[in-house]
Amino acid sequence: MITEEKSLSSGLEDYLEAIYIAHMNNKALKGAELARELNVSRASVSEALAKLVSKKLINYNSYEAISITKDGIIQAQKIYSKHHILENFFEKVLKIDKAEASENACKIEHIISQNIIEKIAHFTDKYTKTRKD
Amino acid sequence: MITEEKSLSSGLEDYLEAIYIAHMNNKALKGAELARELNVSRASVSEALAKLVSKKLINYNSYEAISITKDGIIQAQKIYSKHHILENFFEKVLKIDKAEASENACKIEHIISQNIIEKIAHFTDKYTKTRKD
DNA sequence: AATAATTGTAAGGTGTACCTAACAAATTGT
DNA sequence: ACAATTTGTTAGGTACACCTTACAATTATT
Repeated sequence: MITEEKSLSSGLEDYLEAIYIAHMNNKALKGAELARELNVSRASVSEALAKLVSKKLINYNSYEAISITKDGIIQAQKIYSKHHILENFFEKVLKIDKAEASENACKIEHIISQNIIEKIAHFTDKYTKTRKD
Repeated sequence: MITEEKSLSSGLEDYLEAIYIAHMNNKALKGAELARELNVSRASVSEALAKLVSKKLINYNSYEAISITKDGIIQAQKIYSKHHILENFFEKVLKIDKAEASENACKIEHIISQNIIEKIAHFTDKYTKTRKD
């Protein structure tokens, strides 16, 4: 096997995404804080982090800040970019308010195909360049 | 309580949608056939049908064709219309092939908000009327 | 009608993702 | 430094949505 394909559940993708965002913001993130952000128990975070560690997407030792690996960043970027593209399309093209756009993007980002996402990105791009409203 | 709010899981929505489609096509549908269509076991169908019956969305007696109730039709139409709107948008606006459009619509239909769906429907409508390609 | 094929259900099991409660370990405040 | 707070893990549970196996009931075939 050349590349280990590690497809994540929606749930694990959410954890990874939050870790990635903290990483991008240079914000030290501990499990308890992650639990608060995602509205789950510390126990659930504990389990989820163990899975992400076993998939080598994060590094983590109790009581330290969670860190994301290179592989983790690659995975997270895919998800996060989908999120952005969807949110953008909802806001800019469909004129949906930020809250609803984000909320829907959060769910759809986990299941939409790469191909469609690329088309949406392209479409939004063209659309916002054509129109000024 | 005036209206019983019955929000279904993605899975139950899939069962109901398949039953609705059979109903629309005047096709008698039995559990075993539904299992084949949805690629699940007869046992899983049996459980799912029991849940839909308890929610009064279908009527069902062993060895008979499954029938959908008025409430079931209302629920199913909402899902099915979301499916159509998404599929249409993917095909007509984004030029995605039917298979991928349908596949993605099948997943997204369960989680996207009514508001966004309406905007997409309106957008696709305007878009296909403006352009001839 | 008897046999074969189909359809359905029940029981028991898996995996996932949550939870609470209790406890342990580390960090922080005074 | 030591008490209080925060953080983390473990154990045991729930709920869901699947599954297989085995058996029961119905329907179709000959």
